[in-house]
Amino acid sequence: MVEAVCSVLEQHGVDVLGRAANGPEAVEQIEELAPEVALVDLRMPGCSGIEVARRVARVSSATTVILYTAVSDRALLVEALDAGVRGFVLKEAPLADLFRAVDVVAAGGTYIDPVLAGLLAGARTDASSPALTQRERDVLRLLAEGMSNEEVGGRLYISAETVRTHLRKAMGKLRAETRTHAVAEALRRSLIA
Amino acid sequence: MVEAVCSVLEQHGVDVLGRAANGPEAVEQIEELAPEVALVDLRMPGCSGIEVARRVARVSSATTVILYTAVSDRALLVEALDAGVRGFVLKEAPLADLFRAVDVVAAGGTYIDPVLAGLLAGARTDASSPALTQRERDVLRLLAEGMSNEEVGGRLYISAETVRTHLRKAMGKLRAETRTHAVAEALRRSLIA
DNA sequence: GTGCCGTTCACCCGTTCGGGGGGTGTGCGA
DNA sequence: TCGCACACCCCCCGAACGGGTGAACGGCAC
Repeated sequence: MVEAVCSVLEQHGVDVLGRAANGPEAVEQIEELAPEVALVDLRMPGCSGIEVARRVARVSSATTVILYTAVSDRALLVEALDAGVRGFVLKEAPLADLFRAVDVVAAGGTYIDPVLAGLLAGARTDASSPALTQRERDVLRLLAEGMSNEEVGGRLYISAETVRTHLRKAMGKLRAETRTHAVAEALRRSLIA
Repeated sequence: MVEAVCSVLEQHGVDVLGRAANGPEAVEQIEELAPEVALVDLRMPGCSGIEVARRVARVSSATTVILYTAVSDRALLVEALDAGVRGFVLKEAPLADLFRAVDVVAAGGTYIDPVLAGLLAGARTDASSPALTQRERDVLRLLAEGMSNEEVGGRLYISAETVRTHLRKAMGKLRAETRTHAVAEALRRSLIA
């Protein structure tokens, strides 16, 4: 499997510097060879691809990690983005996508597989989270910045009383006891940033 | 400016179906022409590129939006991702990146400019997060669950006054104006879950 | 055109919070 | 042994919060 991918990549003009059978070995080789791009599997013996990415970020800033995996999970994707992964290719995707990803990442960009990209946006349609109105989100966002009702009202050109109304509605929807609870829930559910 | 980009794109084998001078006009044309990819400026008369993306997502699911902009702001990037934008290219980037983005997006992928990609990961990896004590984190975590000082104290077997002491220290470290701000910051920096 | 929803504003009341003091004791490293 | 950070406790006071209730307006759907 590994051999196959390497040979195909080399046929496409990519220099394959090294290959590893497990996580720690991968980190070791990446540190030693300092490649531009590292193709990493999500599931591998020793430690996960995300863990590899995290260590690579600390050790070799010249190297960018691409996850080449069969798994498509939004939480993992977000975690990997945080870990510094800049490419996501599904194993079921056409090989052309893999080459494209390597090109893009080598040039410093970020490539996300179409299917995973759909997940990123699709999460917004998550039915488990109640829909907040634009105004409610505005209020929560500004409260999260440390503003009082009065200050939020000033920013949104509405009265502090109206701010309280929006907040109370949001608290009801989020089943929150306090404003702090509401903001925390909104953040956890990515309803505000 | 618009003309220049169009002509360069056409020289590269991209069919340019239409062009628009402002937001509403862009939405109109996109709806009518149903292109695979729409190159949209973030700042334009009428409405922002993100607003265009949102409307396009509702109107023409066949079309994918690329933001071609001079602005690089993490919050905007996240908002745009939610709006369904699948490409981010900075105007200062080499033209090759624009072509790459168009290719990737046309194939269903997501392209994010190197600089912006750095923002995505960089925001979380900031070492500027102050270290909170165990107690301070306990207090913030329970406040995030909607508890009052009194309730937090009950849970932690300390008085409400002590809860306030820990909270005040945490607020100072996080430079937060309110308890809500402190909890929001702690969540964003992953100091609590 | 009747109803629902989002948005806007206002009043009340009791509770809680934020900011400022003060203090005790423990443990850890200089 | 002397700080220093941490955890813990207490006071005050003005401001803000939460909870309840009521009302008005525009837009959009049926």
